[in-house]
Amino acid sequence: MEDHRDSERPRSRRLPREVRERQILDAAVEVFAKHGFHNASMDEIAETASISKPMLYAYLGAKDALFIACVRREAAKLVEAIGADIGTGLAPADQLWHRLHMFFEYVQVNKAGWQLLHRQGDVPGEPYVQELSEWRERATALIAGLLAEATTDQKQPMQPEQTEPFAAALVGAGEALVEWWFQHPDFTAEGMAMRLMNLLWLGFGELVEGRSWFPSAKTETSTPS
Amino acid sequence: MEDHRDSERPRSRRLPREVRERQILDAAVEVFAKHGFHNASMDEIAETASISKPMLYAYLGAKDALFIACVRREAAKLVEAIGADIGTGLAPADQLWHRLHMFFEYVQVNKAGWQLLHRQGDVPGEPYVQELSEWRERATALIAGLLAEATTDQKQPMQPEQTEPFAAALVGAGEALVEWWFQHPDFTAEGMAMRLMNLLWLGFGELVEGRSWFPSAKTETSTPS
DNA sequence: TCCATTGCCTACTGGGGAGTAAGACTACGT
DNA sequence: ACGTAGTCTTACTCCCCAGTAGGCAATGGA
Repeated sequence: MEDHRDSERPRSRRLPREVRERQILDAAVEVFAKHGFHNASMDEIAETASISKPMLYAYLGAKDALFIACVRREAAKLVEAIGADIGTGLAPADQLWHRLHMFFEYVQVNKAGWQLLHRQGDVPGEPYVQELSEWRERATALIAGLLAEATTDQKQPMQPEQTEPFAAALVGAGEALVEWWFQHPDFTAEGMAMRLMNLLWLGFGELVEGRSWFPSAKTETSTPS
Repeated sequence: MEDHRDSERPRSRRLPREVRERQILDAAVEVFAKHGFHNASMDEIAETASISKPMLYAYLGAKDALFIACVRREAAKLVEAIGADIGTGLAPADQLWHRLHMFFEYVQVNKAGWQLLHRQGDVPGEPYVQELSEWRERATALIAGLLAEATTDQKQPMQPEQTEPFAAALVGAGEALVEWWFQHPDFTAEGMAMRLMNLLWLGFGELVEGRSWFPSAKTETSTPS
């Protein structure tokens, strides 16, 4: 039997299924992140994964299924990163700080995965929107929990109607800050987390202590006509 | 819908170009908002506008161009709403409050237009992303200006490196809040504006006065094991 | 050595939807 | 009446790309 090894295999051939699947997912995440779901073509994903198209379908199924698989994997990584079990007994503020820090570090290390989760259109009717909104909900719930916990000692613990929108806003602010960060990369993850922490926690602290902003009396807010 | 009452108009026919163009834009905004750019079909837009496809192309051009025209129109409305000239001499805080209020009212009244501007994927390489990011930049700049103005009296006026990310975060928080609002419609625009104002302005006020949050010393941010 | 299993490929089909050709209908001026 | 300018339509073409049919090749057990 001639071992015709002219050179190293130009294309890694005949790998066990498990390895291939990881390769494919890596390639898919990359391509989906670069072009978005719609503009990403299965051909390009196949080529990036150094594999032929039928393999794609044999292993991960149709485009929707493949995308969902990507989202699940990346979302799991993200949620694990920001939801990891930290040493018990940390004050909510410190926990939030820690998790924000983890978040920005995750994004920095895993840029493609982040863009996959963030830059898709939120159009209802798509098969994958459910999957996409899930991580956001989980993150929001996590933060809402922290906010509620932070006020359990107070006379008036915050109700979900208070913490939920606050948490949602915080998540949105975080996403927007990441986008800004991409255009100003000269900051550390810690610095970004610090920014977000300052923007929100200070106001939160004030709120908890009963202070709140209100419009000055004369500039009326009623319908201006 | 097919009220064939054999009376005058089975279908509004032969309208002057100007009127048709508005009809088409209205239909396009609706359809793009509902399905997103990619899943919206020119056929559906044509049908919604009660017109045939070639008219679409004759009047507004290709799909990209049509979408951009929609974005321009809706973005102009939005920017005009939040950037409108208010009575002079208002304090920055009151201005911000006013504009946030206008913003939430705009979204409430003009839901389709808002979704058009917000729910598309931000994938680089698309012909329309430039157009889409523009309104965000304008809004951010507007707010950044307010923040800067609010601190001109202070010993240390805030620099763009401070105000910009803050403004970007605020815009992101606003977008996220709107999304939350859509799922909890039992709040007024004023209430939502109030929420956002409280979340951010209080923290901002604290920051300006030199207070800032910092992690408690001992709980280190290194590996938590 | 030969078969079976499983990884893997080239080369196709089919459909959806963007964009168009070519002509019909209406209104108005002369 | 008759042209002509501008509105409007039916009925296509064509391309891109998701998804597939059917066959080749390597490994491993007998």
